Amino acid sequence: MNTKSRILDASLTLFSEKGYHSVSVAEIADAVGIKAPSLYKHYKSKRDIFDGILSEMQIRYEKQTAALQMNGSNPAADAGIFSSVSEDALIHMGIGLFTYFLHDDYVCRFRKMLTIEQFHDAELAALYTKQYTDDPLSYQSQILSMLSVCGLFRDAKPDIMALHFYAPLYLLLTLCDREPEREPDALCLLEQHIRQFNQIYKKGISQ
Amino acid sequence: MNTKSRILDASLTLFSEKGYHSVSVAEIADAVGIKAPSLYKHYKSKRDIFDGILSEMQIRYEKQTAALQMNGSNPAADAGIFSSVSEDALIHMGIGLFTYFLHDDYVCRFRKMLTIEQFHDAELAALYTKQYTDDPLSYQSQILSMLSVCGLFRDAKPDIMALHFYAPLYLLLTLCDREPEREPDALCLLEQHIRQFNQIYKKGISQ
DNA sequence: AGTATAAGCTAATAGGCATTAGCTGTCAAG
DNA sequence: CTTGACAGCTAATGCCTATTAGCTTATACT
Repeated sequence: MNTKSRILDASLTLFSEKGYHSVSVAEIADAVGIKAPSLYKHYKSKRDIFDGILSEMQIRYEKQTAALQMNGSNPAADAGIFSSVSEDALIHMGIGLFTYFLHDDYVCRFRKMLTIEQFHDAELAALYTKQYTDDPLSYQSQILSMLSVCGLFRDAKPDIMALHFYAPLYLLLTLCDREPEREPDALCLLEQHIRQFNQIYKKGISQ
Repeated sequence: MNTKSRILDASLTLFSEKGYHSVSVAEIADAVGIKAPSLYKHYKSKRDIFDGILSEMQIRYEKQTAALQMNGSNPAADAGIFSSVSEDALIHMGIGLFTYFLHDDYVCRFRKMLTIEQFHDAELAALYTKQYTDDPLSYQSQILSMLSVCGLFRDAKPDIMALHFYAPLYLLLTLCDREPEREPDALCLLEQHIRQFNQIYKKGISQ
């Protein structure tokens, strides 16, 4: 990996642990293994590094959501998967989303950084909301609405169902960001949550 | 209000907007209407101000939870309230908790500050988890378990029910911290969420 | 009345910060 | 072989920062 992206990588790590203002350029340079002034051969300012992270991560996000069609258009394919497999597939999807969010090196550090910086300006706030609230909710909402149209799931308001499905996942995610040692607990709770969610909303199963 | 607590108040506001490191003592002094060196007549360092906020807010929190018995022992009284009134009472409790968390001047600023500072050290992380995850969940869990023992609610795992009840509230809370203009949306979603929650878990009602 | 304490001020200090200037070596293209 | 771009370095600059020293004023106690 070249120096320019090593700088980005090191900065992301540091920013996600301490926040932009608490990290000095000397610290970043140290992590990369060069001296502070050398950073300016690659970025014109500290802020420029931050912006570099932002745009790099947005590109990654676009790619990822395009691949999962998570941004909007049609998650029909995903719904198709579930039309046969039911509960296990739902659990698989939840756990998969969770562990991806939690363990992907970039996604995880970037989320922490956004968490720390979200109140600094409206743009960062909007970005956080999009990536960790609105997009996941609308994605889940579309899938669940599809499943209820198919007659597999009860006919409830899809956005509320999505909230019921995603909010616990979100809460447990922020918990694990803060206290990674509680991940096993969180995974266990997540699985129970999805199981119960399925039991509640699935059609044709008595309870 | 005396100077010492005005300093605490101003600092809390600034820390909750920009984070500890991005705020200078001069800025704090300015907000209070004094000069920076005068701060040191009241606190021995900038860190001391931060610690002051921490202990002050922890005292407030203890008081509040003691009043609501939200910390542990017995939320029997609260459960008693619901034994007659059902859905509206549940909505009232949810909206009440939500608007308290969102609008109480101190609670709100302190939560934002903790959000920003949570990754700086384990103590702050633990405090956040306690106040915004573990305590609310165990409180809700106790109430809901009581309601299901009473036969009013379905006999499901109380901690999962609590997660289903509280997680959406938490997600919407963090959303409104970030984008206060979306509060009306959030309140509407919250009410629908609780209504559906009630419909799902309430016993003796067909669906 | 007199004195001590508290709470403000200005001026100063010392360290840290991001950034710039200007030098050196490396390596590929002409 | 030379030249020029690149990527590193050291040293320096100037600003910003937390904190201290030491002065002044007012209030409260004896």
